[in-house]
Amino acid sequence: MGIFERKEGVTATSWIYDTLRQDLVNGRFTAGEKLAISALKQQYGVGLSPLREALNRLSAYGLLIQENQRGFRVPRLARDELDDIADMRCALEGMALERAIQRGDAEWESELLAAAHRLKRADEAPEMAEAWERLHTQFHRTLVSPCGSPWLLRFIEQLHDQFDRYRRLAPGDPEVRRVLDAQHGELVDLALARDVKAARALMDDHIKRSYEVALGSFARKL
Amino acid sequence: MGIFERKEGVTATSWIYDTLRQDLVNGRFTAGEKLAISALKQQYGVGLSPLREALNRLSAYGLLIQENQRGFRVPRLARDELDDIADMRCALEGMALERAIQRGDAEWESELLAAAHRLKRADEAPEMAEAWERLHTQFHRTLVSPCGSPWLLRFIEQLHDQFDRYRRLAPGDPEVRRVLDAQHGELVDLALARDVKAARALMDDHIKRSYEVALGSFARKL
DNA sequence: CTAGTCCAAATAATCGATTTTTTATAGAAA
DNA sequence: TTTCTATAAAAAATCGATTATTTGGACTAG
Repeated sequence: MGIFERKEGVTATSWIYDTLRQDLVNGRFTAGEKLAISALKQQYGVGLSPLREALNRLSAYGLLIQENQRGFRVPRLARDELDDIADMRCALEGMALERAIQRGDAEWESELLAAAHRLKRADEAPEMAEAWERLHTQFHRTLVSPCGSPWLLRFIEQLHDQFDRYRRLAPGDPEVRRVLDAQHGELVDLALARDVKAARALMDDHIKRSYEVALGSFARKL
Repeated sequence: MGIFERKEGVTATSWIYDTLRQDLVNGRFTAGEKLAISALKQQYGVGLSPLREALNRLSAYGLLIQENQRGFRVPRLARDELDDIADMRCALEGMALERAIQRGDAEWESELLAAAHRLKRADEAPEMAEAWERLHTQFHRTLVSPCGSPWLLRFIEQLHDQFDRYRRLAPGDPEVRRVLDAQHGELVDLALARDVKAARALMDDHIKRSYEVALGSFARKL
């Protein structure tokens, strides 16, 4: 008998955690909204205990705010916070990229090229926005992955999720988008050329342009 | 009638979360140990639901590891990870200190002096190790508090907890300890003098010396 | 012996119901 | 009108019990 692929241990808690995390990052909840737990229970078809465990994890992660005796809320969007997040992304991703370029091996180069290629394909297919988001996240993750610091990678991931709460709400300008897409390719070139200095500068610029886009998420409210 | 101080909303979950966080940082559990949930339930006298919610928060925070269907474990201590944590502390606390010095106002100066004074008092009273830890944490928190970035402060706090898992296990050398204590005062002097460069250098040295101490937590095992 | 299989005990995860606290509303007093 | 109090409805937190999964032998075949 062959070895059967064991159905990986997906508990109700881990499933609802992943699902809610996605939905929060994608802005399916209104910022500032208070979560109606029993409604969520119905909508997602999970029990109360797994749901509450997931909500507790999400608030420790920073995608929810918990107030004792009064449940869970979706954090508000604030310009100050977006500034902070973008600023931290520059600092931490810059640091990580620098280390990744110094330490990344040949296998990394291959993965990076692959990730960039997949992303580029998705750039040109505007109908699969969902998939693009996944590939975009994966590209940035790959870029910094060999930096050597698990904690740095953890923080960066957290910041990405926070940043995307803003960016994915914002209306996209095709012209800006074209520039951002092109920068992904340039980042690969500089990484492969091991040009730390230029790569950091470009990453900085990339984040700052994305930040300008993300700022648009406030447009409708002002 | 006067306004009565409302007993703050301490839920069973928030209480057991705080308590376990303390106990984990203080090394009351063996690294690598698997947590026996029903035993914890007895020991701490809390129900299963609040306990599990707290454990979920703690694993999202990084003080526990959760594996689906097989509960919660205390993370192992590894030299590589201590290196990473110390390294990140240098990078992030250095950055935060620099910003704090540039932005801290007169009120900050006062709080910093106060925090340093309280800590110094505790330095000389070796019987209150418990209190010293609290004041030490508070001192470092105060030092970087006006850096302007909530996310940076959040990451630093997380790293402190991780670092302390190692440091508080390590045997203390009175001579090294004397130097570290003195550095707290020097950090205040440099901060008040707004000497960014020197303060960063000293913070770096302070963390590196603490790292050397923390390394001692492996001594008994090698 | 060494794997491999089966089962029972232990443990993790989940459910349904109960208790506690907050929130909203209506009436009373200032 | 405004502020306070009482209370009912809603929601959050917690409990006790049930279900599902893993773990650790004991047994069996190779």
